[in-house]
Amino acid sequence: MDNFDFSNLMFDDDEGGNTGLVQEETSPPTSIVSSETLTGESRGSGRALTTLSKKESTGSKDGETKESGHRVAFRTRSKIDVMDDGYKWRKYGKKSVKNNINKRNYYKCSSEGCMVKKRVERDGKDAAYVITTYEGVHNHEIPSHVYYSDMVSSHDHDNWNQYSLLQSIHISSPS
DNA sequence: CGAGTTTGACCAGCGC
DNA sequence: GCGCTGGTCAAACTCG
Repeated sequence: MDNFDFSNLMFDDDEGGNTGLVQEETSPPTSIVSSETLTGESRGSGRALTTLSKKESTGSKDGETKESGHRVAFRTRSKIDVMDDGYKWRKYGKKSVKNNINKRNYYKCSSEGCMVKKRVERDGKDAAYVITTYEGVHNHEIPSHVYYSDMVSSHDHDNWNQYSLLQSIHISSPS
């Protein structure tokens, strides 16, 4: 189907490479606490992943973090906007953001009680790239796990890369 | 008919 | 204090 390329990561604090993208994606790194960094296995080329534990500012209590405290962002090269990661997402908003001619889409996990959110937007500088940001941790199994496994086996390995990455995100959750 | 999408409005945070 | 921007809500709409 489509080729995915996890070529760039978001939130790399002082990596000189792709900083421009990071800046426009979210608030400056200073407001974000980088909790852990994990890298993918040997699959995929140069794939790395950074997860973040961000202190939610909604509540005035500073030590308290909401259940959706983890945020993961990455950039993929894909022809499609929304990657099927096995979860069911329900779109709840669309906005045009600054420094990006493309719209940003907002999704929520449609599973009951799961507050995970996802933002999807095209890279304003290179529309071939899709920036996906996951916020929160799933508290349930992947609804379409069987289907997805079947899909992976019947398509090329790029999709498996995607699946593997999402698994990494899932594993990285503190539960 | 129910689930999901679209889209404008509303609200809160932040910088000036 | 005001305006800008990002994020969310909710009613209307579409599709299976």
